[in-house]
Amino acid sequence: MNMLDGLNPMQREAVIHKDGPLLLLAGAGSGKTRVLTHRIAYLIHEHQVNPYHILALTFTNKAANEMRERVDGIVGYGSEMIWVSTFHSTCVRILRRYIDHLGYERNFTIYDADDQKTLMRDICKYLNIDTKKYNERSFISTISHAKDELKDASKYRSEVESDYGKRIFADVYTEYEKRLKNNNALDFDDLIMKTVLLLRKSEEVLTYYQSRFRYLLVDEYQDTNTAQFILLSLLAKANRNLCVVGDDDQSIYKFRGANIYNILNFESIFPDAKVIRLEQNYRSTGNILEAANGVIRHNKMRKEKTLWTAAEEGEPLSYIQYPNEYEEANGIVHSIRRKARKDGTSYDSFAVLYRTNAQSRIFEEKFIYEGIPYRIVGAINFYARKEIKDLLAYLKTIENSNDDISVKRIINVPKRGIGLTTIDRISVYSIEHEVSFYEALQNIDYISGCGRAAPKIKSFVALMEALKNHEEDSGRSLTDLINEITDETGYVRELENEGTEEAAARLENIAELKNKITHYEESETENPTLSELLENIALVADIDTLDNNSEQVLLMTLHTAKGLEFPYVYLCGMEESVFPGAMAIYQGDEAEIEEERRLCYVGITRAMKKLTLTSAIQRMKNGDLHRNQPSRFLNEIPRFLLAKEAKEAPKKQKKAEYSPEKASIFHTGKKNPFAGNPYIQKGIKGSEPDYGVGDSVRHTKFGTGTVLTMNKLKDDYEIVIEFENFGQRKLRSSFAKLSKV
DNA sequence: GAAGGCGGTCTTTTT
DNA sequence: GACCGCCTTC
Repeated sequence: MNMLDGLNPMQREAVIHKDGPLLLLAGAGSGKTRVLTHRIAYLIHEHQVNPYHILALTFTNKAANEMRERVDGIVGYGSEMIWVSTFHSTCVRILRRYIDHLGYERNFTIYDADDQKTLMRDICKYLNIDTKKYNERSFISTISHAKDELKDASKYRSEVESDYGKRIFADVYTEYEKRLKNNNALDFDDLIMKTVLLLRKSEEVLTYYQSRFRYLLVDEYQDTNTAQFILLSLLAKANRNLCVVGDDDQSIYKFRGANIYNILNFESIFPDAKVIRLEQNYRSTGNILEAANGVIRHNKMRKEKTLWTAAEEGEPLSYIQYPNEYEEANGIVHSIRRKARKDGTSYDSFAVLYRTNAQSRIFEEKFIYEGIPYRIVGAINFYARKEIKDLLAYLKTIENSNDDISVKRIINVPKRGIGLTTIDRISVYSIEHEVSFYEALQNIDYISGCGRAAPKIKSFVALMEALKNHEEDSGRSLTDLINEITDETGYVRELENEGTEEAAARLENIAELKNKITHYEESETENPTLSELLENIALVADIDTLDNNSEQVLLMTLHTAKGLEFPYVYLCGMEESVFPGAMAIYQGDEAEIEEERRLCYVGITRAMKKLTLTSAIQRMKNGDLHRNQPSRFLNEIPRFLLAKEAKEAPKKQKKAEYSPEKASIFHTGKKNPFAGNPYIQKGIKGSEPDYGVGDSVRHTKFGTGTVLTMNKLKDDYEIVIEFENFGQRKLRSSFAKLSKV
């Protein structure tokens, strides 16, 4: 097969390019994965690059797996030697091999957000910090951002020295860093930062990876943070074969440290970079694309570009305003069912996208009620469930008993009668004697005040030691180990005795965990280890477990939807202070709004055939009722995409009163009711028409016609008109701006 | 030491 | 409206 077949000229150029930096500005749906995979194949087959020298980096495992599959499909022999993986997994792989250069042990534990929080709570307690004044989250995010910028605690401290108010952050960071080190644990940000540190520290390791990775390809480049950029620079320094693919318009991870200047300034950092733009979209209809362009055009900080398509206009977009979030969910669920029933569209062709996870709950209720298969992606990760985390903490303790967070998590789970007082005393001892919490447990006889708890502690230690021995007994499997844990600890028994529905659900989850472990052991790798199992678990996101063709409607946030596409997309909650979110509006920072707008652009461009936007006039938020104006982004969608009529500026309309049962629907052929600005009109109710059946009327676009029927709705009229030049049209009187002639 | 109740707080997005 | 921490009670 010719690797250039079916590629457009721009794509072809990108595939052929061999050496030197390459920036691919690839708009949504422009076939970038296709370009990347073909490029890899071309490097191997035409440029005789050894597959062993190629590294392709993505952000999610899902993207990595997909790329892997497609690369395997076109490269054939040798494709397994190509390293395709996420930033985080790549770093873990490097660190597992060399982290001893940094004074860590190779069996380090990876802390997730939950573990971080627990650790931070401990630290605040230890440092006597009033968590009412400073919350743990602000510390965590400060530290995280520092790490994104490769600043360790001492660097951070020196930077904020002059700022007295920030000293406490430096103190917390210092302690946090120390604890992680003592626990032989790394958080997510460390994975990148420590790898950079390692490569900077050891010439030998750096040279090794530089000569291994001669061709680098990076997907979703706009999401990289400074640390990741430095990592790439280090790796690419020797050969300068760095190909990055990204779209600044889809940069939506600023809060996670993504540095948009990585892509905006790529050409000034690599002056010899070749830049190729992919602007032809192969995903969406013309209307959808035009809407997306219309919205993103309002951003000032961007590389100018316009997506275009050879596809036809397709269906117009719909905007529907509902009285509240219940009606919104109801309307969307019904619309999906109607469509599915009408022409047998599979449920996996639909996606409901929202700004915040909290919005998913009502939809979930509705989908259950209507018996429509659905899946919520993201909200609660399977591995974040309490029972799963508990069992994983056992496994983590077995793997790395220096991990105090895990040991403390399970020491009294299930209940062993070891209370907080005892735990505190042991903590104090462990800090004073600079030993791990687990070691302190082993020294329980020397800790004063623990007399009564001592036997319980001893039996816990004995239990853990027995489990550890089991693990070292190489003849036995991880499945055996997890079974032994659930049996010996009495964890399962306790749940079984509870007999509640909730306990039953937890038991089911535990069974599921066991399945996953068995599955890992039997099929994932040749040499399964506990360490690798834990690592796989730590690095999967919910989205990674998504399989296509699941016959389920997918519900997810706009963030998790990035990189996916669906024939029918419902973008809900299009209201000011929901989307764009209150935070962005309140901060009054245009950059924040621009980030939200990019998110909107991402959402719109997920749709292939039809996009439906919805909003609610009022909704419950944080426990109280809010009335929000429709989102400004709706107003940025060119009017004619929602309505075929748009000449005169709309009259200010009176605030309409709403009753729960009425939802106003703007479909094709009706005037966009919220044209004008800056805020969109809430009301859409028209006044009584001054014409009747049989009258001659004039329409601004369709010209003159005769009213055939008038159908009274709740507070509008549905009118069928026979136009002289446009035939029969069904219109709403409130939008159509008809005048009697 | 455990369990249940109360009140305050904070709400974006995630590898 | 959810969660967390704190308090009370047993």
